Amino acid sequence: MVAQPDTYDRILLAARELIHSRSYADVGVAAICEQAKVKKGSFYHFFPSKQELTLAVLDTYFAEMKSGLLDEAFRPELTPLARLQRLGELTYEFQAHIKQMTGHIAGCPFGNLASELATQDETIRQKVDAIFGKLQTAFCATLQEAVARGELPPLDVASTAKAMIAYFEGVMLLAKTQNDPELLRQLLPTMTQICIQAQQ
Amino acid sequence: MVAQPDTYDRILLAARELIHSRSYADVGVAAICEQAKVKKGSFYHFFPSKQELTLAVLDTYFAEMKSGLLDEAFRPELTPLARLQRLGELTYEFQAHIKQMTGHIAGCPFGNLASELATQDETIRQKVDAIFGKLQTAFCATLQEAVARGELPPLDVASTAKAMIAYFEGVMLLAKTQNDPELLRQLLPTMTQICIQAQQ
DNA sequence: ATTTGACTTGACCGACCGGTCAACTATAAT
DNA sequence: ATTATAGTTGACCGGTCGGTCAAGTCAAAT
Repeated sequence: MVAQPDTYDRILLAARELIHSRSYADVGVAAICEQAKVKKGSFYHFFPSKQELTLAVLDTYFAEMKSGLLDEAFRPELTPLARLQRLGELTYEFQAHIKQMTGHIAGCPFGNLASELATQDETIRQKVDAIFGKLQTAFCATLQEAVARGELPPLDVASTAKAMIAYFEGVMLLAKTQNDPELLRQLLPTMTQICIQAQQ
Repeated sequence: MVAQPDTYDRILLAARELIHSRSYADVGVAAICEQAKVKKGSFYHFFPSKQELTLAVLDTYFAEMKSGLLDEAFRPELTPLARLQRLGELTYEFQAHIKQMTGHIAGCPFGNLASELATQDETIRQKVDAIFGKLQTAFCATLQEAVARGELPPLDVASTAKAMIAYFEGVMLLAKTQNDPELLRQLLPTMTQICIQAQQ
């Protein structure tokens, strides 16, 4: 049998798609193997457990989202606030595309896993927490620049970044609950209006 | 054997606590029965399925939250904006209490279920959607009053209510991800700052 | 030509899942 | 006293879960 060099990647991709569109608990190792066209024994050759696979999915999914979505939205020729608006538009397009394919809005893959597993799996909770931390760092830099350019008044950049991410996640959850991507178009632009004033 | 008149309620309460603090998939019927001190056969005498039980949990949990949290926060002697602030404080106290008992922030029981099941169980998705709709109605009334009193400028009350609920849900999710109730204290007060202007 | 080691295969494991069922008990109506 | 009914009990079902393993198949190194 030819050793398929991309077995590892096929498993990772199948797991990402299935877990994102369904849930961690609803997607079994057998289903992932089936979609990846891999036998269960091969799966456990590459990943010691379903949990370790999920951690790898989180890492690679965020890495690709960062180099895809985030770097595309946060292009330096856009003004800082325009970057945040662009992020909202790309998010709408992404979720609308998923709905077109699957019939359902999948929501944020990181928020979904945090919501499902944060109280049960401390390792995964910390991983998602770290991902939100990186996102906050990116938001912070953009907000800092917006303040420096006078696009925004002086504000508590770190807290405002947290608040914007919270709002973003909440809008995603509501859109998923209503299964309506238009909610993203309606609500995401308001994200840039949120700000928390600097202390004195 | 004495027919215990509260068997139904014990099942409902056990399911509420377990599902809220863990997840739908992680809590089996057996675990619910054990906590409720009920045998599985009795369980299925009262509920035809785990799904139907969950729908009942959603209904009763929201009903009690409305008569507890919501009516307590939305007392008419408070100004409209003060009511929203009070809701944030009560939410903090509730989640901090849960963390003290279980070691983990549980997040919003409705948002959790939506996140986990919206793409898999259309009935539950619609139920949570309806609950968010009722919440929106309550927010709308309060915002309407705030505008009438001049506490807020004229705004798109329905959209603003949606945005506030989204923000609220997002903050809950972030607090769960960080397992830190203080995030609620830090971010929830900003909820009342969100507003979406009325069209022209 | 042989050995090595990464990779694959399919059968298998015990545990648990949601759900069923016949038998049983207790209460209340007749 | 008999019957009807609501509730309880524990054994049981097929299916699926995450995970294991011995055996086999290659390509590359020796």
